[in-house]
Amino acid sequence: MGDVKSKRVPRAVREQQMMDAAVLTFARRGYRAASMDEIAEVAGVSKPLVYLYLNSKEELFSAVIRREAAALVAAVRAAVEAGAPADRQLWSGLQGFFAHTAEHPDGWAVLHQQARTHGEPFALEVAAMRAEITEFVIGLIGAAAREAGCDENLAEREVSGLSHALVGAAESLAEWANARPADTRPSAKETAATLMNFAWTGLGPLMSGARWAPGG
Amino acid sequence: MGDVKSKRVPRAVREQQMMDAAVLTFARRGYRAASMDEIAEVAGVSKPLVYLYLNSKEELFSAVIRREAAALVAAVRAAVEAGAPADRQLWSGLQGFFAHTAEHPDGWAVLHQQARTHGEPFALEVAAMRAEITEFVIGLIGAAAREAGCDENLAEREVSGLSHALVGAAESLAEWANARPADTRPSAKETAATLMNFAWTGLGPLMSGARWAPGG
Amino acid sequence: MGDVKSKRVPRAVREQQMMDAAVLTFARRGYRAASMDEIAEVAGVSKPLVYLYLNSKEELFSAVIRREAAALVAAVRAAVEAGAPADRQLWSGLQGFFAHTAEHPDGWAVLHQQARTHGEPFALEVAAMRAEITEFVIGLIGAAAREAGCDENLAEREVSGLSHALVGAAESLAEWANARPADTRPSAKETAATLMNFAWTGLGPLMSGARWAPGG
Amino acid sequence: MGDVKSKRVPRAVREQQMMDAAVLTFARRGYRAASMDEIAEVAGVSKPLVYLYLNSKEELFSAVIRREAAALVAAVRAAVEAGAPADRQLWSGLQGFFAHTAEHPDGWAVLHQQARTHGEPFALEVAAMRAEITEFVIGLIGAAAREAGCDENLAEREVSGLSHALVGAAESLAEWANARPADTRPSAKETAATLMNFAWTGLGPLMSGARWAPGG
DNA sequence: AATGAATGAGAATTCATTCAT
DNA sequence: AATGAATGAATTCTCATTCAT
Repeated sequence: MGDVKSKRVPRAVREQQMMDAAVLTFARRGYRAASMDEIAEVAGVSKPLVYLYLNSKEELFSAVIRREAAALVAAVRAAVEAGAPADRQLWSGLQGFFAHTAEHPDGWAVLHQQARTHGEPFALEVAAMRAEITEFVIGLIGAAAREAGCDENLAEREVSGLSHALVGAAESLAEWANARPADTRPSAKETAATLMNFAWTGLGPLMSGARWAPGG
Repeated sequence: MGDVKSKRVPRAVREQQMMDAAVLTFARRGYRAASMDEIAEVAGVSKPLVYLYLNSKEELFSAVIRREAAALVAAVRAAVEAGAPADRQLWSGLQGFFAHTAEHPDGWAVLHQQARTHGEPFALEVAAMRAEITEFVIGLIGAAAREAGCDENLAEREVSGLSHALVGAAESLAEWANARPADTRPSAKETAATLMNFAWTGLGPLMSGARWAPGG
Repeated sequence: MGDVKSKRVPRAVREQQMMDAAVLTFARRGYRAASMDEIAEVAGVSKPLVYLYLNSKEELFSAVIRREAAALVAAVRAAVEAGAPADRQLWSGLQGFFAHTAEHPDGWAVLHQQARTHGEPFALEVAAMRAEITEFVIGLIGAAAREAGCDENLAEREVSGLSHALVGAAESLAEWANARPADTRPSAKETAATLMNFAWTGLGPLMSGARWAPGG
Repeated sequence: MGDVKSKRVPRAVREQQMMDAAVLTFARRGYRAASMDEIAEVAGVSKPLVYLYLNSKEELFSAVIRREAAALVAAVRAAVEAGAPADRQLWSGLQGFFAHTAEHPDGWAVLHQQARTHGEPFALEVAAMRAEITEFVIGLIGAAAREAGCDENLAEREVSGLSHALVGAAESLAEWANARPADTRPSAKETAATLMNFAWTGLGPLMSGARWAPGG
């Protein structure tokens, strides 16, 4: 990777190479432990060039986060079957999510583990992405409730909480799935199904006004 | 906190003070960015004393993780109503979980955000704690299924996936709740209820053999 | 020495400057007491540059030992009159030895005093050099014995012991000579003669089978 | 060693225990690398007690050097057969020297390797001891020359050089002998004989005015 | 478009040494 | 006679960053 001596590469290409190297290195070592030296070496260029193009470690990290977040959002968007019923949309979107995170584990690790743990500037970029996805889920749940003609049964804050729980569960499942050995790793479809069963099955009763209660 | 000049303190006490300072600092800055200098200063002692008692940054971090993990597990255990029906046990345990993470946000941040992102030795300690809790949840779901007389409908791997999703959702909710401004922050009881509604409501149908399926 | 501000020097040159500074400093202070700070300052560069080129204090010390040992061995080799009779070869080699140690007292101090006292890795490098020289002396004594047609009178182990004694005497004399004030310091030729008188004169009788015996 | 809990030991005894520990530790680690912590632990006492009795690391090292040097000189003195002929005196003294250094390798290592390499204050103590022994040898050679009635053939400076060479050879042999595996290690008597053969055999001709000469 | 040479600032860790009892 | 508690001052090593070409 980057071992082939290819000098005089156009800037746009070099930048992507550097960001590839950065994703790999940040995922492997963590933000602080990743050194610009290693990133430059993995990218197959000299350190000053990294600075020339990406200015600083912080900006490089930001650029990486933005690129990876955009790619993830795009993958989810592309996967969603527009016009389908709400549950079907969620299901297809989840498949896209699990497929993308499985194919880009380093990018996912940077977003999920590194970006959120290293200070406001980065956490905010991820929060923005998360908000975008959460909004989408909230919209779907609302639509489903309207489809079922019972949206008055779900308070807005409740929906927000549920969506966060669902996104959290999805992230946790993605991590769990990626962490397994390849031979027992569930496919994106299977993981999505697990989550749909967990999440959607309960939504029907909820929308009908049913609530769990201590009832001891 | 620790501002009062108190010299010649017995070792056991000093060690706890140092670990308090470490939790605070690791949560604020992250593992790598937290300096032993700052930890010592926050603890109100000199750096050599920190090394004398806790040996190294790595061991200090490990000790902190172990202490916080043990405290969290103990809090959950203490909250669970032993002997109650499965749903009730889960509900009380979740309350304990959300209450503890709300009261010890720094400890929770160290466990949830720092420990898992900084290499095997630490991640394993957290994984052990997580496994303990997940086992507990798995047991509860199994018990519930047996109580309902329909445990044959839930495959073992499915239960494992569900439990992971549930634990992940809980962690995500804890983070979400802690991150809100104090005035709109839900109580532990409310957060637990949100999750119970989300998770438990769907379990009934699941145990009866119902599954969500694409064909909507 | 190195006081002239000369920036942007090629790596190979800088490395030699650093090693010069290291020889000086290790000789002055001893291995442990010499600080990388001081070495860098003496070399006229910043500390990071020393680490960039020489990696660590240990490697720097090793590099210094290897360089100085090689220089000493080369000086002795160059001084030996190849093809001459054994005593003549020893005499010329000793002159080379005393001349080199007198001209490079710091290098000699590092080899003789520091390298042997600071752990296996370094001691072994010096031991290798010593072995090389000792082998050479053993060869010469053997040759002399054969020239005199009486090599059966010198057991192999005895030769080994004698050679060690001779090398030790030479090392001790070098130190002794270097330690004197410049005006009373004997020349390399004189020191070599002293040792030849001491060592070689007795070898004749020894080779003829004569041995000193207690009985006076 | 020092493992037996024996509290309330009289000062004089404790001091010797500490110095024993110090000899061991200085020999093992070298002066700088030996820590007062380790010395105290080996001695089986607390650090403040070491300071109370021996004041500082430097003073402790000095005390150790003095004690070991005195012991060595005493051993040599005790071994010399007073009143015997010069060669016999040298022979018996050498036996004492090799026997003592073999029985006290740590003490010898501290004197020979550590004390001379760590700055003036310590080197001077050893130099004093060395001078004492060298003086003794010079006296013996002078006596032998007078016995043979030919002391005018040996210039004073030549004698000094010879004596240094001899002492150096002895030190080198002691180190060489101690470094061998126990089963091939020569006895003090054998080592002394090797050196006598090397050194004394040549002295006869020297005293008679014979000199080695290049004679190519 | 690209790099070899160089550094200021800080990080973890260790050590000789003292204080209060 | 003896020690648990504590620290000021180094020391080794790393890293993000820049300069000159």
